[in-house]
Amino acid sequence: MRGPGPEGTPVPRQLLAGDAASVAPTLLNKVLVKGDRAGRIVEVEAYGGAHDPASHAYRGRSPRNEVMFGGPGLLYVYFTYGMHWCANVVCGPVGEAQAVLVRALVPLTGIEAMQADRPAARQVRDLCNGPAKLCQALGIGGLDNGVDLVSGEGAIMVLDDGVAPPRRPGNGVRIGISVATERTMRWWVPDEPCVSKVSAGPLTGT
DNA sequence: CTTTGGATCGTCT
DNA sequence: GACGATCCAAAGG
Repeated sequence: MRGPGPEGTPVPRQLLAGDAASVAPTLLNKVLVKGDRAGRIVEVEAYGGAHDPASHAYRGRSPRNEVMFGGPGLLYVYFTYGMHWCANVVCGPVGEAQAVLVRALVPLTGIEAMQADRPAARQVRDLCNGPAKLCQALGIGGLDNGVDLVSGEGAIMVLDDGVAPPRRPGNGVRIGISVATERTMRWWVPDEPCVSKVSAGPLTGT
């Protein structure tokens, strides 16, 4: 007996073995699940390890970014701004620290539980429309750092439920960084209300 | 509707 | 000691 979560199969680990910039748009419309809570991924950013000044791994290995080097399919969770958690899908070969930041979800299941954990969200569309918001909504935190997302056994998974990525995703610069700002490594599902507000800017119109 | 600034602490310099 | 892959409430138009 499965729980009330969506049907689907874990994303094959091999699909995550490429560079973050190649993998990121293919994760659009996949489903991130934790327990009974799930949402469809509609906005992502790629971080390119040692070759990307905006990556946490740019200056090499540290206790904080250790999981980024652990190979495709792991979950890298980090704490920032003194109060927020954010979640990444580690990709690339072992040792390269490629990672895809999950920036927004469309809530699918467990919406009541999400609302209980995010009283500040007044609309369902506000539950998961930001990288720290979705972690709060799904209950993802530091204890989840390093878990395997695609073994099919874990509490947190990335599933393919048969919905293909958009043929022509939105694409633009990353949010909240102060270096490497010229790289357009953010992708989103066009015309999707749950994409984070800051990124619903100029480039969405096409 | 938009803009602004406060919260808050782990991490690395 | 400074800053950050953010969020939210409050104030102003």
